[in-house]
Amino acid sequence: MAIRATTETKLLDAADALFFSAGIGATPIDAVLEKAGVSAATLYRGYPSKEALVAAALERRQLAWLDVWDAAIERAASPRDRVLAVFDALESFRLRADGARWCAFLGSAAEYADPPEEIARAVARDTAALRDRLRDLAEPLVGSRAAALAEELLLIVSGDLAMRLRGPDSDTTVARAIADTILQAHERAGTADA
Amino acid sequence: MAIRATTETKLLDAADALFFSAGIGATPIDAVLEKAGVSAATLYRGYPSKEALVAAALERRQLAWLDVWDAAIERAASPRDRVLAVFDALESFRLRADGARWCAFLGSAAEYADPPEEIARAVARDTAALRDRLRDLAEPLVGSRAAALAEELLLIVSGDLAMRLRGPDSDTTVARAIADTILQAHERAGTADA
DNA sequence: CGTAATGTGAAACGATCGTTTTTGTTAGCC
DNA sequence: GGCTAACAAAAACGATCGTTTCACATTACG
Repeated sequence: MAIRATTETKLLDAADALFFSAGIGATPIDAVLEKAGVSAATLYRGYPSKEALVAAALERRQLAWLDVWDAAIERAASPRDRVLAVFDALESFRLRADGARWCAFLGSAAEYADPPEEIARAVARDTAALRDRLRDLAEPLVGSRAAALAEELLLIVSGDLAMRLRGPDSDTTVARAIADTILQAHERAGTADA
Repeated sequence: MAIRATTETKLLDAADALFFSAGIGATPIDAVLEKAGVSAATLYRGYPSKEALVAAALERRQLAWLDVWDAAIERAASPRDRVLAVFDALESFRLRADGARWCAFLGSAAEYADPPEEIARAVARDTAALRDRLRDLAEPLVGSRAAALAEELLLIVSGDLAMRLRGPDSDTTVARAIADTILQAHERAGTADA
């Protein structure tokens, strides 16, 4: 009454590649099935609906994203570079060449006027993870201003992702420049407090 | 062989309200027709397809947006406030309570994997208008750094819009704070050049 | 080895959608 | 006031999509 791990992987691979590059609504379930080499009967034994498959693909994608982010953080030398590592992770995650156009989570939120519970939770978890980790990374650097700085960085990250919709020629240099400037400002203001 | 101005207005009003709040793909053409009180035959005498109606609604919406932005610029006293007037315009435009969830142009770009020509052009025009006007407004303030500043402001504006997908409780205060900081930085750097 | 779970393949379902067509009615205009 | 362009109402079209079903093949495993 369940599904095999290997076929689940094939399904999630195909779902990830198609849903988050061509779009969820623009991708028929048959396209996922064909790319995965899985029959429809098997898919619907493992997942109750297309939306459930989307939610599962989102959850797996967030784990992958957090792994990439963790690796970028470990590569950073200073507390300051650990905050800025989010942009290294953005670039690494994009260069996996999986064809995703901008952001799977923001894209899912954009496609559903009021999303099914499972998808809404996945998007909310992505936002919460971004916010919380940015705050934790900012805390050693700017202390009590960490929450405010994290909120600004979250907007910058979202802006970098949204800019990918405006043209293909975009990297993280602009976002990095903004983040660098506001980091300096918060550092100055932080030491002025003491 | 054409369409009456009053019925075109009714169509565009309905299209704007439905496409940019519920989403284009999620809005059947019948919903637009019902809300507009217009028959299908009339719509397809004026527009060759649904996508053409979307493009027309986008074009009209950009004119409205530029008007709101112009008004906000005129309300500003200093060159600096004229740059920051984008965020006043963003808030004014949102408070028209037309139900738009985030951004009609980014939303349209997100819904189509490769958009029909007319829609792609409308989105590109929105981006170009934002970039060019921000640069023109920044020029009196930071001179040769105007293009770089405009690119950063464009990302911040896009980030503010994208943040509306992450939760309903968002205004322009965070975006304003970031913009204020990077404005100070560019102003300092600008005077240091001379 | 045999059996039960898991898989394929293909067909069919009901529903929805964009678009066209037809017939008749309304509203603008000289 | 009458002619004509614009419109409503409704039905029908072909296509597409998510999902289910059924008959049969395959894989894992005690």
